[in-house]
Amino acid sequence: MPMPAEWQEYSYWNSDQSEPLENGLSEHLRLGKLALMAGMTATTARIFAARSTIRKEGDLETMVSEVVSGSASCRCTLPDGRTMLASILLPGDMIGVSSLIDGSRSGSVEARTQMSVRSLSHAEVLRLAAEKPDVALWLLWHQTRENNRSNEWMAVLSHGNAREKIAFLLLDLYRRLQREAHVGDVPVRVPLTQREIGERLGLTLPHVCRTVALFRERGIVEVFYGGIDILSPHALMART
Amino acid sequence: MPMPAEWQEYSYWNSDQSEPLENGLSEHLRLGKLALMAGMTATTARIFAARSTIRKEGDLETMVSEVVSGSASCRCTLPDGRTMLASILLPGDMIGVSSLIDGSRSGSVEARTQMSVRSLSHAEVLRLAAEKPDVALWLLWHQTRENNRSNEWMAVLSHGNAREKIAFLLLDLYRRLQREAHVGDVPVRVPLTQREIGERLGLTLPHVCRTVALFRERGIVEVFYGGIDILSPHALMART
DNA sequence: CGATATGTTGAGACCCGTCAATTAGGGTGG
DNA sequence: CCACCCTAATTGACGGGTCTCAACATATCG
Repeated sequence: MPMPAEWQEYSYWNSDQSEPLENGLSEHLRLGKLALMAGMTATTARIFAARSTIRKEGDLETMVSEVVSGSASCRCTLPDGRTMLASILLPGDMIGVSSLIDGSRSGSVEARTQMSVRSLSHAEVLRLAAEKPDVALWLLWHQTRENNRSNEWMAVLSHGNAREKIAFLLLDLYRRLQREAHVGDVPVRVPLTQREIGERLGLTLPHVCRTVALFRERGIVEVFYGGIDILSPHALMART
Repeated sequence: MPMPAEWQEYSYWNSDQSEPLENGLSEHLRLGKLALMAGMTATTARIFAARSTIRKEGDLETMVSEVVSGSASCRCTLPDGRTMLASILLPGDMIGVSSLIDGSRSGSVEARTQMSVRSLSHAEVLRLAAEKPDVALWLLWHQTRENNRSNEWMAVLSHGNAREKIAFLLLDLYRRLQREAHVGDVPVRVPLTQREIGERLGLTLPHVCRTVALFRERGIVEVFYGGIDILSPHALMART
């Protein structure tokens, strides 16, 4: 993958933090995830239509779910009434792990496309975790990984400019989408509206458009109606 | 606490998310924390001098620690070489929980004042967690709470201006400091340099100074050499 | 007292937000 | 198939928030 030497990469940001664990935990984590997934596949999957509401903001969550297919957006309203896009949920992502343990009420979850979701009630998950320590361990690992991702996001959101923020978001989606369906490597189509990108990053739509236009002029991305094609993820990783 | 009615509060941001758990988990959490703390008090506390390094960036953490007294700063270097202030550690805060479970290497930890720290090795914590499910549960709860705090931070960092960011940071420190020593309620002295505030929030020192000056002119805070006194936390919570 | 760190202030530039108008894509009903 | 509408994307002019560079004042420490 030839790259000009003067390009510095965002090695810290968007790093895949899954180092091999030398302490023998990985086998326990594998078993824990397996047990949790087994409990979920035992129940019938729920199907949500596009643009339907999966969870209303402020409602108490009673289930832990895994996204099987489709994508959803998690939003929460800010104190001044604006609404921000908290996260994009893709296949493999979990919903409701935080509320399982601390009863917190997070934002709303809305299906962006038709979705299939496997769930398990909080009570059932807690029973599983008490019965099999590996399940509790996997939940702990999951929350820890979320934490590490949050820390990277905070670094970008606090110290990055619009180019860096948008590049980080696109790379994040790029990696997560590629993990699922790694058929054609490039381009990967990120199904995000420029308005959504702005809502996620705290940027206005016109400025998102202008910044994306810079990437487009350099041949790094291609813009279409309702999404962005990533042509050169390596160029996105490079600064300047 | 009389307040002009037109003031809106940051009810979402900086909210204390510890809702009472109705599912009987709180007793397990209490026991889990107790067991972990018992293991820590059994070991002798470590003392660090002010400005000494507790953990170097990139080093592998081998212990889980709790801050007993003093304060520390956790920094990490950004891809462009700048260094950001990731968090301020106060008495009661934990160090090294994330690395326990995923082997991640986070930033450096440096004592800001003389510090006293109680620790337990990763191996010992894992043994405790395997033996007593309540300990694993408490760790899970701890990481979940960290996650919720991170999400609030991301909302402020992405969608807030300098006034909101600084107010949020000061309120965060105010609440955490008050929890420890709630002798004189006001003023609470936040021992943060304006340079540090900027490093934490991604703002430059001159702009931090100008923004803090606004708060000072309104009688909300008082600035002194090396820190800020918070005179009116309620005014900090109010928007505008 | 000197040295260093911190806080303060000003001028100018740049990044980004605001408001507005325009173009284009995609769905829906006739 | 076409007319229509709604959403998404684009672009320009302007203003404000923040950064940059700089100088200076002040506090603390040795």
